[in-house]
Amino acid sequence: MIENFQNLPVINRMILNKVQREAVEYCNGPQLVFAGAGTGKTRVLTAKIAFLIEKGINPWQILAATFTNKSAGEMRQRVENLVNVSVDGLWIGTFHSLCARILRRECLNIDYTPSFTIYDRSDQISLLKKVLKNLEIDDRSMPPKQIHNAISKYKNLCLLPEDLQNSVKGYYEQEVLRVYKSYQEMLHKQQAMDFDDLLMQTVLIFRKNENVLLKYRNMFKYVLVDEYQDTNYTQFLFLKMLVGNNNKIFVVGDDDQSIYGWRGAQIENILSFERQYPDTKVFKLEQNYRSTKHILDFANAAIMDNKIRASKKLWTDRTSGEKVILTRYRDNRQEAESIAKKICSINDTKTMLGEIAILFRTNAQSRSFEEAFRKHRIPYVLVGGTGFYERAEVKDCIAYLRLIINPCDDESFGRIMNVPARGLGDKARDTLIQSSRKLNCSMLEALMRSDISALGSRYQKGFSDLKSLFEILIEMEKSGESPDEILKQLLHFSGYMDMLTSLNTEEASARIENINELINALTIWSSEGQNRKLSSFLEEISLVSDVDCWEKKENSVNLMTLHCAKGLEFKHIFLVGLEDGIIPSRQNFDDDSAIEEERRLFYVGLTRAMENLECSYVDYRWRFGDLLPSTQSRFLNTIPSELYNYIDSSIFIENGSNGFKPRFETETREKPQKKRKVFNDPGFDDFSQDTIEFRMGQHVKHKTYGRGRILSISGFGDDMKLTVLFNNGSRKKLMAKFANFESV
DNA sequence: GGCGTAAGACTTTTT
DNA sequence: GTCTTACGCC
Repeated sequence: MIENFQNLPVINRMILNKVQREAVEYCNGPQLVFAGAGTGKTRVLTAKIAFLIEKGINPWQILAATFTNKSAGEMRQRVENLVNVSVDGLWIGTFHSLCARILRRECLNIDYTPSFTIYDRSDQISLLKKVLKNLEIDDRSMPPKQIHNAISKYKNLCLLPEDLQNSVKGYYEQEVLRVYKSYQEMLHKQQAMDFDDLLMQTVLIFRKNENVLLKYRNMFKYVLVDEYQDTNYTQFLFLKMLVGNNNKIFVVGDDDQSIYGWRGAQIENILSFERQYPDTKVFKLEQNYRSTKHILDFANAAIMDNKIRASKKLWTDRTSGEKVILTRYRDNRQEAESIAKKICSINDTKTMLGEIAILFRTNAQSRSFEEAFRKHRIPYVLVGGTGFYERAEVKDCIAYLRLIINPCDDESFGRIMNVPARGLGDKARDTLIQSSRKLNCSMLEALMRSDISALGSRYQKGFSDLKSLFEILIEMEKSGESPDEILKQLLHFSGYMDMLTSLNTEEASARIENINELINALTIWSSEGQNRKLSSFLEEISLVSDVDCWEKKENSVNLMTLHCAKGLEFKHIFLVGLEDGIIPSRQNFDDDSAIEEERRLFYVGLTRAMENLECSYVDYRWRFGDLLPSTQSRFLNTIPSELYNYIDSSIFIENGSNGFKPRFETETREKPQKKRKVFNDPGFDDFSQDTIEFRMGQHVKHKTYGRGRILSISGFGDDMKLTVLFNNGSRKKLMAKFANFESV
């Protein structure tokens, strides 16, 4: 029986409704699938790929663009389970990783080495600062971040400096253009590409060299795109060129969930798809399998006010479920505190913590929830924030590794030249830059080629140490040494580890921990397949997104921004901070289309919920240390009041009688007893051991600094840091795990 | 040239 | 309230 089932065609093995099935089976031309939230979009996409493979198309003849690496990996797995053949060859990934893959093979066409470096945002900003300095432009009148935005916009429209020459008007734009031009030259000189280049340069190669384009156009028998509403113009061009007249294109998307306009995405791409690809067949998935009727009615009402949208309405045959709740709180601390308490009681009954998510507009909003959860000992996972690969010590290691692969990367060289300290400061740097200009090469190359004694007697030791370090490292890489071994050796020979160990501070220990974590990651990565090269590792980590790093834990509440939540679903959603100025963001007040995007963001948040949806806003919000008044979001005004239950919790005052305790009141010891019974997950036990001892305002005694009081707590688990005000007047930041307080 | 302190900016969202 | 940058002192 089971064997028979396995032999059935994919289309019969998957549970698909009528429209889904039609969309999978249709193969006569371009297809646009409007897939509303929770309508089984991933299922259709997966089935389609499996269906194509089953029809005889080789996995390597299929290109599928997804929004995150994580969903690409999951989809690959699901397809493999369906088709019983290896799908290793399948081209599935984000636009950025797919383009990087093409570029590694084809970039000689645009005078780039295949080992080019990919610059992340912080690399880009630091390069821009350098450009501004070179051009003697004041970075206060032209903030690097702003210029970065402008350049990114141009690249998302596939516009090079020379394309703009005749069209830019004002002084500011002229200056931006000057920076763009120089920035682009610097990137090329360093054999580096930024995120946007990955897309744009691929298109430029396709334009420049028809043979290359035809190679890929002929190779890919089918092109599939997920989240099509979030593609930008350059991605549109990429697809259009790749598909040509073959018309084998299948896109899935939902205009109501287009939330990346600020990043260059054009909602017009999906709305005008039928014009771009004549004879397109449109499929509309409108049956929602995710949410209860009450949630769906609320979400439908919320999005209705948008003008720019394709007509459609989600429906469900699920039960009504519980009504949506809208709660008003006094301030964001009370909001977090109350939600923490609610979560404790939800957890008592049936819902696991992992099925709960707190969604907010800005990263900064996570803080009050982290504090409340810590206080109530609720384990949580924060998605996003400062990522592992953005930490200074990790970036230092990455800079060394990048240089081994790409010696032209002056950005990375500048970062590590004097880390650890080798007595090579600004003067030494200038000397080396001059030498590199003379030799017309990069800084590292200049160092390797120069006679050290010519670089100034004062820096002789520093330069020669650095030179021999790289001689060793480059030799190791050439001889095929494993990436993790190279990293270990570089940490040893450079003296980086010694630098940290000799510091002997709590912070240094934490940094060593992070570096060990990086070594682990690299070791695991190397062992996962054959011929795993350092360069591939570097590429992978520069293209990971926040959600890629997120692992759903069964017993941890999820905290994330609305943008991160796209594509995910949770039983219980708390959508918080629904205030004018937050959702919609104050910075979008004067732009109607941006307001519509904010409303879509709101809609994305609402439609993540499967069973329970609780929205909330506050009367006062703490910003920059001040308590500022807030009002409810304009998006709530047009939703009929019968669609939700309104609860006003703002009247509660923080005192014992209402259940809201003052923040600094000394806690009694009875609490953990009760909670432990609820949270018996081993993951939580780890968590509670680390946090149980510390509270804000707690009095502590340190063996060197004496008595003091904890001012604030940040991070948790092994990363927890305590800011302590000691009675001798000094203020110290300590790693909780090393603080080693004595009993008071 | 390195290290510490103080003033300033900062919070929209991210591949 | 926190992180980054600039400047001044050793």
